Amino acid sequence: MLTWIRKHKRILLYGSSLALLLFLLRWLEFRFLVLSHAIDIYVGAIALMFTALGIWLTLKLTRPKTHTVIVEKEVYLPAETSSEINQSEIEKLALSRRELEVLNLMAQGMSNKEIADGLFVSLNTVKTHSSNIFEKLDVKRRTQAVEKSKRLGIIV
Amino acid sequence: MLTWIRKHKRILLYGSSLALLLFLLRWLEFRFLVLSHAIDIYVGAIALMFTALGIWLTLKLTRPKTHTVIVEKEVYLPAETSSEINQSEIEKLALSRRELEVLNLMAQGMSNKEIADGLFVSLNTVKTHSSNIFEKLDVKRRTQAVEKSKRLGIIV
DNA sequence: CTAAAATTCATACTAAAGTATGAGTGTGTA
DNA sequence: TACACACTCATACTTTAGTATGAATTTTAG
Repeated sequence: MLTWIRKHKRILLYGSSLALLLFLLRWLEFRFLVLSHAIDIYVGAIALMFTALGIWLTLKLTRPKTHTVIVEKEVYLPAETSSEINQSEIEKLALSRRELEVLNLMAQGMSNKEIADGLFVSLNTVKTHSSNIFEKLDVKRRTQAVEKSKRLGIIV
Repeated sequence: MLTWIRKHKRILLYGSSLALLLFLLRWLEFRFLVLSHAIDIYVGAIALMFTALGIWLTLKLTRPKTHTVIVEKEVYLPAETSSEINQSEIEKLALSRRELEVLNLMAQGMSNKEIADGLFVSLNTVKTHSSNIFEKLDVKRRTQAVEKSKRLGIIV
């Protein structure tokens, strides 16, 4: 019994506080309403109590703002695949030679214009290759393409 | 005394708002009390208003409670590459905490819009951070930023 | 407390990236 | 030889990225 009380003392405390509050309200109502012009005090008390109630409610009931921390769990790739280029993955994705060239230059951080100049083709050609690469890799942007292809070991 | 006032000017502001509210209440009091037996409604309104006030005050004046959620994300690493983050390099480049966050999300291949949504800030803010990152890293594009920061060991 | 740094955001641009579609040209192979 | 396939390129368009500038707040550090 004593342990139960100790265990739930917080609940008991809140419960009895609420009861006390209600009792106080009742008392105040009778006490002040018999006096003329005491309504202000009564209302003031009400205001105070319910302000406190609002504060208490908010503190108790607001959900804590969740802060997501991404912990990076290191997963080491098998030693053979780490440094080598994954040829089978390239074939699986059906990436052509030219597309791989463009992909590698992309990974160096080059713009489409720079890639075009480097490969002596037009900007439009590079854009076409890029679009085909993104479709084959199932990504939306060049940054994703670089990230994914590095992860898959397609490029160094 | 003066310093106290300056220090708690916000509280004083809220205090005067409260005074204004009380004045309003006084007005309401006369409005309602001309009607007979309207006291209950009046008191109810008071209770509601001040509960709301309490909630508002608490939300305004307390720091948001944070609840940290740890999410594990698998990071594939080449076996031989050192997985440590080069802290001294970060300091040398004077990259702020937020800029590092943006940089990391960039490296995941996320668009500015996605980063903005992820960090609960506007697109313009992400663009500002991006520009600052590029300037500090002395690069022109996000792909270069990712490549260089990975090479320098700033990000994983 | 105060100054500096960091964070946020807006507006108004320009530049680059990406999409969709169609088409011409070689090239290796069935 | 025919034909799929890779490579090339154009036009026209939409979307995203990036720059420049100014400013309001908030945090941080001395």
